[in-house]
Amino acid sequence: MPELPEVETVVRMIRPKVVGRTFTAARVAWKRTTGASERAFASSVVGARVVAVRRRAKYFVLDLARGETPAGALLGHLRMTGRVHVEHAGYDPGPYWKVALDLDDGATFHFVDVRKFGRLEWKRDVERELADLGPEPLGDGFTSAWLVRALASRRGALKPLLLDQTFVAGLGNIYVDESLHRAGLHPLAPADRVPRERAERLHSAIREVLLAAIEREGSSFDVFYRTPEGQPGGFQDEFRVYDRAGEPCTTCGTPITRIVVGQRGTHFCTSCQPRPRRRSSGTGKRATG
DNA sequence: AGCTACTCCTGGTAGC
DNA sequence: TGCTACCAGGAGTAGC
Repeated sequence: MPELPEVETVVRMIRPKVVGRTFTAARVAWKRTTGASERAFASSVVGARVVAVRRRAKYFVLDLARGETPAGALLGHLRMTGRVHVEHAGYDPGPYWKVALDLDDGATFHFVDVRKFGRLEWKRDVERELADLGPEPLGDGFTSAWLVRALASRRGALKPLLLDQTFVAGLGNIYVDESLHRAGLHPLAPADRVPRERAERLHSAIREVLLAAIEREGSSFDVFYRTPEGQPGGFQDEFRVYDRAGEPCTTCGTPITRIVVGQRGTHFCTSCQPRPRRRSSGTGKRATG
């Protein structure tokens, strides 16, 4: 699933091909992708120039202008199976293309998506759309001290919390599982029961996993994620738990366990990530009923 | 408010 | 071989 490292890879690869270019035509094959008819979508973007390409969480943003006047932005999300590439005129994007945007240098920006969950929408005020997102895990706001405090204020299980984009923005199923393993934390551990030292380890683990995955241009373990250059990522070779149920833990050899947490396949090592004891009720006394 | 369950989609796969 | 049933899952939303 495209998460932060995959979207970062997409942004870096398409940036030099689209910044400075002006859209000359737009075609929409699936209306839900754009959230607007082809006519409405085209009227928002045709004639606009791309002034920047950037990432926020798992979103990619193409900031637009008409002349020197800001003209909103294209806000994209790959969800599960979305892909983006910029190709020469006449390139066949295959049967699953959803949006095509012609550029003034003859190339075409394609948004391709087998399962149709992805989005590429024009927004007049893109910052408002992104306002509810939590801190960027590779940004200055995501400090060890912040994570220690943030975890202490939440009683829910770690895994669903780390997947919550309003808590921290950009992590998905793969990188949460990998981060929790590197930090030695059970996915069902209550957030407020994580000791400070473990929370600090989790902070480092998240950053290390994301940086390593960006270095490898993301993870490709099925037919879906490919970089805009058409290549698979390489981080799947460094998975320690994700998609490795039954295989030995790289740390201790214990077979990796798979459970379902919040409707998500969840992979962990029962030895390296022991489940904490149940929360006691009241103020430390044993529950009496 | 915080958490869980459901929904959107369809290619791939398991089972018969 | 061909059919059916089920699985994967990010994020928005409904509901408790």
